[in-house]
Amino acid sequence: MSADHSAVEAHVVERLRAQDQRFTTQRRTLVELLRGAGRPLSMPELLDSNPALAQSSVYRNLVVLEQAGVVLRVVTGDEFARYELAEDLTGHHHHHLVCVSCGFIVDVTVPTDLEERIDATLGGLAAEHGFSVLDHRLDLLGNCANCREPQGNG
Amino acid sequence: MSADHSAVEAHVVERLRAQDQRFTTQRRTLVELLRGAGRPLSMPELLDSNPALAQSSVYRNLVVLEQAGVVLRVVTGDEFARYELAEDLTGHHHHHLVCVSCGFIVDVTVPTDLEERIDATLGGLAAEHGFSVLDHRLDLLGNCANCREPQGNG
DNA sequence: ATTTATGCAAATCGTTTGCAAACCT
DNA sequence: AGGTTTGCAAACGATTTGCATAAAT
Repeated sequence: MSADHSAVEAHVVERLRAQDQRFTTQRRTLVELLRGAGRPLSMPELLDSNPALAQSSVYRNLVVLEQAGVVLRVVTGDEFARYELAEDLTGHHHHHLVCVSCGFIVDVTVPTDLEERIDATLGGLAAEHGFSVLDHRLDLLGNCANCREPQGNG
Repeated sequence: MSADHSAVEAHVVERLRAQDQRFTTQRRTLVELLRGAGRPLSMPELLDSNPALAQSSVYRNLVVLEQAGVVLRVVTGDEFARYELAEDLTGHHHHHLVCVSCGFIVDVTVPTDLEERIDATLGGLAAEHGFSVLDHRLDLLGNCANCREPQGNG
């Protein structure tokens, strides 16, 4: 199903090369962490996963990876941004269930025909407003199992 | 069509009251600016619209308005957040065309049956993952007419 | 009068950047 | 060697907060 280790890395190397960027040890580490997680990870999550990582270098490398089209930055309104592998690398177009309390994100997929309808509908609206389309984003906002307290917030 | 001045304000007063908050002059100004704009506005846009507004007070009042359910904060990944009136105040469920270059946002609506399918589909997925649903978010990412350069980036 | 909102300036905190040492080719 | 990446510490900038004044009830 999901693209395996070497298939992903081959594409990563290619995209970095296209930008005259190297596939360094730390960049490989980041790609592996993101591939293994299967959901968007925040900076603290990345740093905790590997204490050898220096924060500033991680930020810098995520910018490089994002510009190369390897990584997508996901902003939810939560305190920090989250990062995931680009969809066309994982071959896995998906959407997000976003927890508005803690920022936790789960990846989900929706039926192809729904995707197509969304694309068609938004594509038409975009044209009307002079927008050129790059992508769509469909998220569900709610509370994850952990944050689903009986009611009021503590 | 869109809720008029006094209809909106009546609800705003009500919601602020419910939180033991006053409908002060500045809060009224903010609500009017957002209602008039018909699209999410950023902090600089709000401050420019009315030079009498002090930045810190605007931030504070937007928090109050957000907690009262009057205003929704929209985060796009752009440098600053944007704010709009809550949908149930304007009676106007909508989605966004987001310009990834400059952060500009246009409100759009999609057909009801598509909304319903999205809700049903995401609702099912949410249940599988233990999420409780609050809302969905459907955005189109692209470039607005202004940012649509012939091609490559500078 | 008393409580709440406002505005200025300082603090906060995720993120970015300068620079010298470590790394790769 | 020559250029790039790394890590530390300092800088940055949107947002938040402390505190004294102004406004509202």
